[in-house]
Amino acid sequence: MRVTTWAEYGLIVSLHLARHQGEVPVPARDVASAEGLPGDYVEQILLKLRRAGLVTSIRGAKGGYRLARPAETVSVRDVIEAAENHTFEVNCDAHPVSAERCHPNSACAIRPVWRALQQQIDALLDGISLGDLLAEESAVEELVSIGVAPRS
Amino acid sequence: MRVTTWAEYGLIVSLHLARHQGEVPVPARDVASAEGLPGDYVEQILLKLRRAGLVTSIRGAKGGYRLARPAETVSVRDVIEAAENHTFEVNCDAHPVSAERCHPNSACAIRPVWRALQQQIDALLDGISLGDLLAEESAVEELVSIGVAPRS
DNA sequence: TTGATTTCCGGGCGAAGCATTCGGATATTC
DNA sequence: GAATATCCGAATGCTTCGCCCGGAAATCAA
Repeated sequence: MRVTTWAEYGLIVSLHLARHQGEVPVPARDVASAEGLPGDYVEQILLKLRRAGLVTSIRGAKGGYRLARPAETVSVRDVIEAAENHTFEVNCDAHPVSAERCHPNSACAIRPVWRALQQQIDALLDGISLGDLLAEESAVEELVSIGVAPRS
Repeated sequence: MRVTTWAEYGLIVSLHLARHQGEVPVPARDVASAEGLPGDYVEQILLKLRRAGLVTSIRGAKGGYRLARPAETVSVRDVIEAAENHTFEVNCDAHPVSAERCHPNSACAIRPVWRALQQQIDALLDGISLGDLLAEESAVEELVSIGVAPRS
Protein backbone atom coordinates (compact mmCIF):
# COMPACT_ATOMS: atom_id res chain seq x y z
CA MET A 1 0.00 0.00 0.00
CA ARG A 2 1.72 3.12 -1.25
CA VAL A 3 1.16 6.14 -3.46
CA THR A 4 2.61 6.12 -6.97
CA THR A 5 4.75 8.81 -8.51
CA TRP A 6 1.60 10.27 -10.05
CA ALA A 7 0.48 11.35 -6.62
CA GLU A 8 3.93 12.33 -5.40
CA TYR A 9 4.95 14.27 -8.50
CA GLY A 10 1.46 15.74 -8.65
CA LEU A 11 2.00 17.23 -5.21
CA ILE A 12 5.49 18.47 -6.04
CA VAL A 13 4.26 20.06 -9.22
CA SER A 14 1.21 21.76 -7.76
CA LEU A 15 3.27 22.95 -4.83
CA HIS A 16 5.69 24.49 -7.30
CA LEU A 17 2.84 26.29 -9.03
CA ALA A 18 1.52 27.43 -5.66
CA ARG A 19 4.89 28.97 -4.90
CA HIS A 20 4.70 30.97 -8.12
CA GLN A 21 1.12 32.13 -7.88
CA GLY A 22 0.53 35.66 -9.17
CA GLU A 23 3.49 35.53 -11.49
CA VAL A 24 3.56 34.66 -15.18
CA PRO A 25 2.41 31.12 -16.01
CA VAL A 26 5.09 28.46 -15.58
CA PRO A 27 5.86 26.16 -18.55
CA ALA A 28 5.88 22.44 -17.83
CA ARG A 29 9.55 22.09 -18.63
CA ASP A 30 10.47 24.83 -16.16
CA VAL A 31 8.62 22.99 -13.42
CA ALA A 32 10.34 19.77 -14.39
CA SER A 33 13.87 21.15 -14.47
CA ALA A 34 13.39 23.20 -11.29
CA GLU A 35 12.11 20.17 -9.40
CA GLY A 36 14.41 17.67 -11.07
CA LEU A 37 11.64 15.59 -12.58
CA PRO A 38 11.32 14.02 -16.07
CA GLY A 39 9.95 16.69 -18.40
CA ASP A 40 7.55 14.68 -20.53
CA TYR A 41 6.17 13.04 -17.44
CA VAL A 42 5.49 16.34 -15.71
CA GLU A 43 3.64 17.43 -18.80
CA GLN A 44 1.31 14.44 -18.51
CA ILE A 45 0.70 15.11 -14.88
CA LEU A 46 -0.13 18.74 -15.53
CA LEU A 47 -2.52 17.56 -18.19
CA LYS A 48 -4.35 15.46 -15.62
CA LEU A 49 -4.39 18.29 -13.12
CA ARG A 50 -5.86 20.56 -15.75
CA ARG A 51 -8.53 18.05 -16.74
CA ALA A 52 -9.47 17.90 -13.07
CA GLY A 53 -9.74 21.66 -13.06
CA LEU A 54 -6.95 22.20 -10.54
CA VAL A 55 -4.70 24.17 -12.86
CA THR A 56 -5.33 26.35 -15.90
CA SER A 57 -3.14 26.34 -18.97
CA ILE A 58 -2.15 28.93 -21.52
CA ARG A 59 -1.00 27.59 -24.86
CA GLY A 60 1.67 28.89 -27.17
CA ALA A 61 4.76 30.95 -26.54
CA LYS A 62 4.79 32.65 -23.11
CA GLY A 63 2.27 30.02 -22.11
CA GLY A 64 2.38 27.65 -19.18
CA TYR A 65 0.41 26.58 -16.14
CA ARG A 66 -1.14 28.32 -13.19
CA LEU A 67 -3.01 27.09 -10.15
CA ALA A 68 -6.71 27.52 -10.87
CA ARG A 69 -7.61 28.38 -7.27
CA PRO A 70 -5.83 29.87 -4.26
CA ALA A 71 -3.52 27.34 -2.61
CA GLU A 72 -5.57 27.38 0.58
CA THR A 73 -8.58 25.98 -1.25
CA VAL A 74 -6.78 23.09 -2.90
CA SER A 75 -6.52 20.02 -0.69
CA VAL A 76 -3.92 17.30 -0.94
CA ARG A 77 -6.78 14.96 -1.63
CA ASP A 78 -7.79 17.05 -4.64
CA VAL A 79 -4.32 16.72 -6.08
CA ILE A 80 -3.93 13.00 -5.44
CA GLU A 81 -7.35 12.20 -6.79
CA ALA A 82 -6.61 14.23 -9.90
CA ALA A 83 -3.20 12.69 -10.46
CA GLU A 84 -3.85 9.09 -9.44
CA ASN A 85 -7.62 8.85 -10.06
CA HIS A 86 -8.27 7.82 -6.46
CA THR A 87 -6.79 8.02 -2.98
CA PHE A 88 -7.39 4.65 -1.35
CA GLU A 89 -8.98 2.14 -3.67
CA VAL A 90 -11.24 -0.41 -1.98
CA ASN A 91 -10.77 -3.83 -3.55
CA CYS A 92 -14.42 -4.74 -2.95
CA ASP A 93 -15.27 -2.21 -5.67
CA ALA A 94 -12.29 -2.26 -8.02
CA HIS A 95 -10.78 -5.74 -7.68
CA PRO A 96 -13.38 -8.00 -6.07
CA VAL A 97 -12.10 -11.35 -4.83
CA SER A 98 -15.32 -12.99 -5.97
CA ALA A 99 -18.76 -11.82 -6.96
CA GLU A 100 -20.56 -13.46 -4.03
CA ARG A 101 -18.11 -12.55 -1.29
CA CYS A 102 -17.87 -8.95 -2.41
CA HIS A 103 -21.52 -8.39 -3.16
CA PRO A 104 -22.61 -5.24 -1.29
CA ASN A 105 -24.97 -7.08 1.04
CA SER A 106 -22.97 -10.17 1.78
CA ALA A 107 -21.88 -10.69 5.36
CA CYS A 108 -18.21 -9.90 4.75
CA ALA A 109 -16.42 -8.72 7.87
CA ILE A 110 -13.42 -7.42 6.00
CA ARG A 111 -15.13 -4.80 3.87
CA PRO A 112 -15.81 -2.47 6.81
CA VAL A 113 -12.07 -2.41 7.46
CA TRP A 114 -11.31 -1.08 3.99
CA ARG A 115 -14.20 1.37 4.18
CA ALA A 116 -12.94 2.72 7.48
CA LEU A 117 -9.46 3.04 6.03
CA GLN A 118 -10.79 4.91 3.04
CA GLN A 119 -12.71 7.33 5.22
CA GLN A 120 -9.80 8.07 7.52
CA ILE A 121 -7.39 8.55 4.66
CA ASP A 122 -9.73 10.84 2.77
CA ALA A 123 -10.50 12.86 5.87
CA LEU A 124 -6.83 13.36 6.60
CA LEU A 125 -5.93 14.35 3.05
CA ASP A 126 -8.97 16.59 2.87
CA GLY A 127 -7.76 18.49 5.88
CA ILE A 128 -4.44 19.51 4.38
CA SER A 129 -4.24 22.25 1.75
CA LEU A 130 -1.40 23.30 -0.52
CA GLY A 131 -1.42 26.50 1.54
CA ASP A 132 -0.67 24.47 4.67
CA LEU A 133 2.24 22.77 2.96
CA LEU A 134 3.56 26.08 1.73
CA ALA A 135 3.46 27.47 5.25
CA GLU A 136 5.10 24.39 6.71
CA GLU A 137 7.72 24.60 4.01
CA SER A 138 8.89 28.06 5.00
CA ALA A 139 8.66 27.22 8.69
CA VAL A 140 10.90 24.19 8.25
CA GLU A 141 13.16 26.15 5.96
CA GLU A 142 13.73 28.62 8.75
CA LEU A 143 14.47 25.91 11.28
CA VAL A 144 17.00 24.35 8.95
CA SER A 145 18.69 27.68 8.28
CA ILE A 146 19.34 28.26 11.99
CA GLY A 147 20.69 24.75 12.32
CA VAL A 148 17.84 22.91 13.97
CA ALA A 149 17.17 19.52 12.41
CA PRO A 150 13.49 19.11 11.52
CA ARG A 151 11.79 16.06 12.94
CA SER A 152 11.03 13.03 10.76
CA MET B 1 -3.07 3.29 -3.18
CA ARG B 2 -4.59 -0.07 -2.39
CA VAL B 3 -3.86 -3.32 -0.61
CA THR B 4 -2.78 -6.31 -2.67
CA THR B 5 -4.26 -9.78 -2.57
CA TRP B 6 -1.56 -10.74 -0.09
CA ALA B 7 -3.20 -8.55 2.52
CA GLU B 8 -6.74 -9.41 1.51
CA TYR B 9 -6.22 -13.17 1.25
CA GLY B 10 -4.13 -13.03 4.39
CA LEU B 11 -7.09 -11.63 6.28
CA ILE B 12 -9.52 -14.13 4.76
CA VAL B 13 -7.22 -16.99 5.61
CA SER B 14 -6.48 -15.97 9.19
CA LEU B 15 -10.15 -15.27 9.74
CA HIS B 16 -10.88 -18.78 8.54
CA LEU B 17 -8.38 -20.19 11.02
CA ALA B 18 -9.86 -18.03 13.75
CA ARG B 19 -13.27 -19.53 13.04
CA HIS B 20 -11.84 -23.01 13.54
CA GLN B 21 -9.80 -22.38 16.65
CA GLY B 22 -9.77 -25.27 19.11
CA GLU B 23 -10.44 -27.85 16.44
CA VAL B 24 -7.94 -29.98 14.53
CA PRO B 25 -5.43 -28.03 12.44
CA VAL B 26 -6.73 -26.98 9.02
CA PRO B 27 -4.70 -27.97 5.94
CA ALA B 28 -3.93 -25.17 3.49
CA ARG B 29 -5.95 -26.75 0.72
CA ASP B 30 -9.02 -26.94 2.94
CA VAL B 31 -8.76 -23.24 3.66
CA ALA B 32 -8.35 -22.55 -0.03
CA SER B 33 -11.29 -24.61 -1.21
CA ALA B 34 -13.55 -23.42 1.59
CA GLU B 35 -12.77 -19.79 0.83
CA GLY B 36 -12.60 -20.22 -2.93
CA LEU B 37 -8.99 -19.13 -3.24
CA PRO B 38 -6.12 -20.57 -5.31
CA GLY B 39 -4.57 -23.42 -3.32
CA ASP B 40 -0.89 -22.92 -4.03
CA TYR B 41 -1.23 -19.22 -3.35
CA VAL B 42 -2.89 -19.80 0.02
CA GLU B 43 -0.04 -22.10 0.90
CA GLN B 44 2.45 -19.29 0.29
CA ILE B 45 0.46 -16.86 2.35
CA LEU B 46 0.23 -19.28 5.25
CA LEU B 47 3.98 -19.69 4.98
CA LYS B 48 4.42 -15.96 5.46
CA LEU B 49 1.98 -15.88 8.34
CA ARG B 50 3.88 -18.68 9.98
CA ARG B 51 7.24 -16.98 9.51
CA ALA B 52 5.74 -13.94 11.18
CA GLY B 53 4.66 -16.14 14.06
CA LEU B 54 0.95 -15.55 13.57
CA VAL B 55 0.08 -19.17 12.83
CA THR B 56 1.64 -22.47 13.78
CA SER B 57 1.96 -25.40 11.43
CA ILE B 58 1.95 -29.15 11.83
CA ARG B 59 3.60 -31.11 9.07
CA GLY B 60 2.69 -34.45 7.61
CA ALA B 61 -0.61 -36.29 7.37
CA LYS B 62 -3.31 -34.84 9.66
CA GLY B 63 -1.25 -31.71 9.73
CA GLY B 64 -2.30 -28.18 8.93
CA TYR B 65 -2.40 -24.69 10.36
CA ARG B 66 -3.66 -23.11 13.54
CA LEU B 67 -3.78 -19.56 14.80
CA ALA B 68 -0.80 -19.11 17.14
CA ARG B 69 -2.63 -16.76 19.51
CA PRO B 70 -6.25 -16.09 20.47
CA ALA B 71 -8.06 -14.13 17.78
CA GLU B 72 -8.56 -11.16 20.11
CA THR B 73 -4.81 -10.63 20.35
CA VAL B 74 -4.13 -10.66 16.62
CA SER B 75 -4.64 -7.27 14.97
CA VAL B 76 -5.45 -6.64 11.35
CA ARG B 77 -2.19 -4.76 11.19
CA ASP B 78 -0.32 -7.88 12.32
CA VAL B 79 -1.84 -9.86 9.49
CA ILE B 80 -1.28 -7.26 6.78
CA GLU B 81 2.28 -6.61 7.85
CA ALA B 82 2.97 -10.34 7.82
CA ALA B 83 1.37 -10.91 4.44
CA GLU B 84 2.40 -7.77 2.59
CA ASN B 85 5.58 -6.83 4.52
CA HIS B 86 4.21 -3.38 5.38
CA THR B 87 0.94 -1.50 5.74
CA PHE B 88 1.50 1.93 4.22
CA GLU B 89 4.89 2.31 2.60
CA VAL B 90 6.32 5.83 2.71
CA ASN B 91 8.09 6.62 -0.56
CA CYS B 92 10.65 8.82 1.19
CA ASP B 93 12.07 5.60 2.64
CA ALA B 94 11.39 2.96 0.02
CA HIS B 95 11.21 4.83 -3.29
CA PRO B 96 12.86 8.22 -2.84
CA VAL B 97 12.30 10.72 -5.61
CA SER B 98 15.86 11.95 -5.22
CA ALA B 99 18.55 11.68 -2.59
CA GLU B 100 18.60 15.39 -1.70
CA ARG B 101 14.86 15.98 -1.63
CA CYS B 102 14.18 12.91 0.43
CA HIS B 103 17.08 13.23 2.81
CA PRO B 104 15.68 13.01 6.39
CA ASN B 105 16.57 16.58 7.26
CA SER B 106 15.71 18.36 4.07
CA ALA B 107 12.89 20.88 4.22
CA CYS B 108 10.36 18.75 2.33
CA ALA B 109 6.79 19.69 3.11
CA ILE B 110 5.34 16.56 1.60
CA ARG B 111 7.02 14.01 3.83
CA PRO B 112 4.94 14.92 6.89
CA VAL B 113 1.83 14.10 4.87
CA TRP B 114 2.97 10.56 4.23
CA ARG B 115 4.11 10.16 7.82
CA ALA B 116 0.75 11.29 9.11
CA LEU B 117 -0.97 8.91 6.75
CA GLN B 118 1.18 6.06 7.93
CA GLN B 119 0.43 6.79 11.55
CA GLN B 120 -3.32 7.04 11.07
CA ILE B 121 -3.45 3.88 9.01
CA ASP B 122 -1.38 1.89 11.45
CA ALA B 123 -3.39 3.16 14.40
CA LEU B 124 -6.64 2.16 12.77
CA LEU B 125 -5.45 -1.30 11.77
CA ASP B 126 -3.91 -1.81 15.19
CA GLY B 127 -7.25 -1.18 16.80
CA ILE B 128 -9.06 -3.99 15.01
CA SER B 129 -8.51 -7.63 15.99
CA LEU B 130 -9.51 -10.84 14.28
CA GLY B 131 -11.82 -11.30 17.25
CA ASP B 132 -13.59 -8.06 16.38
CA LEU B 133 -14.08 -9.20 12.81
CA LEU B 134 -15.38 -12.56 13.98
CA ALA B 135 -17.93 -10.83 16.19
CA GLU B 136 -18.97 -8.44 13.44
CA GLU B 137 -19.27 -11.37 11.10
CA SER B 138 -21.89 -13.14 13.19
CA ALA B 139 -23.69 -9.89 13.93
CA VAL B 140 -24.01 -9.10 10.24
CA GLU B 141 -24.89 -12.72 9.52
CA GLU B 142 -27.84 -12.37 11.84
CA LEU B 143 -28.99 -9.13 10.24
CA VAL B 144 -28.86 -10.69 6.82
CA SER B 145 -30.78 -13.74 7.93
CA ILE B 146 -33.71 -11.66 9.15
CA GLY B 147 -33.70 -9.69 5.92
CA VAL B 148 -32.05 -6.43 6.92
CA ALA B 149 -29.48 -5.27 4.40
CA PRO B 150 -26.16 -4.45 6.06
CA ARG B 151 -24.80 -0.98 5.38
CA SER B 152 -21.91 -0.45 2.95
C1' DT C 1 8.12 -50.14 5.40
C1' DT C 2 5.51 -48.21 2.31
C1' DG C 3 2.26 -45.06 0.75
C1' DA C 4 -0.58 -41.13 1.51
C1' DT C 5 -0.76 -36.69 3.28
C1' DT C 6 0.92 -32.33 4.21
C1' DT C 7 4.13 -28.57 5.11
C1' DC C 8 8.22 -26.37 3.19
C1' DC C 9 10.52 -23.52 -0.30
C1' DG C 10 12.60 -21.64 -4.36
C1' DG C 11 11.90 -20.60 -8.92
C1' DG C 12 9.26 -19.48 -12.97
C1' DC C 13 5.79 -17.15 -15.76
C1' DG C 14 2.15 -14.45 -17.89
C1' DA C 15 -0.41 -10.32 -17.23
C1' DA C 16 -0.97 -5.98 -15.46
C1' DG C 17 0.53 -1.66 -13.89
C1' DC C 18 4.07 1.79 -13.35
C1' DA C 19 7.30 5.33 -14.92
C1' DT C 20 8.72 7.25 -18.83
C1' DT C 21 9.41 8.51 -23.62
C1' DC C 22 8.01 9.71 -28.33
C1' DG C 23 5.84 11.75 -32.25
C1' DG C 24 3.22 14.82 -33.93
C1' DA C 25 -0.96 18.12 -33.97
C1' DT C 26 -2.56 22.63 -32.50
C1' DA C 27 -2.30 27.20 -30.52
C1' DT C 28 0.15 31.65 -29.50
C1' DT C 29 3.69 35.11 -29.57
C1' DC C 30 7.20 37.85 -31.76
C1' DG D 1 7.00 31.90 -40.24
C1' DA D 2 10.00 30.59 -36.63
C1' DA D 3 10.03 29.67 -31.91
C1' DT D 4 7.64 28.33 -27.95
C1' DA D 5 4.10 25.69 -25.58
C1' DT D 6 0.27 23.02 -24.66
C1' DC D 7 -2.25 18.94 -26.15
C1' DC D 8 -2.81 13.89 -26.63
C1' DG D 9 -2.53 9.11 -27.76
C1' DA D 10 0.42 5.57 -28.19
C1' DA D 11 4.64 2.93 -27.43
C1' DT D 12 8.29 1.37 -24.40
C1' DG D 13 10.94 -0.99 -20.82
C1' DC D 14 10.68 -2.33 -16.20
C1' DT D 15 8.78 -3.93 -11.98
C1' DT D 16 5.41 -6.03 -9.36
C1' DC D 17 1.42 -8.93 -8.88
C1' DG D 18 -1.03 -13.06 -8.87
C1' DC D 19 -0.36 -17.58 -9.33
C1' DC D 20 1.61 -22.23 -10.68
C1' DC D 21 5.09 -25.98 -10.52
C1' DG D 22 8.27 -29.33 -8.93
C1' DG D 23 10.31 -31.47 -5.65
C1' DA D 24 12.34 -32.17 -0.71
C1' DA D 25 11.31 -33.21 4.07
C1' DA D 26 8.15 -34.53 7.80
C1' DT D 27 4.41 -37.23 9.73
C1' DC D 28 0.86 -40.63 10.10
C1' DA D 29 -1.72 -44.97 8.99
C1' DA D 30 -1.87 -49.55 7.18
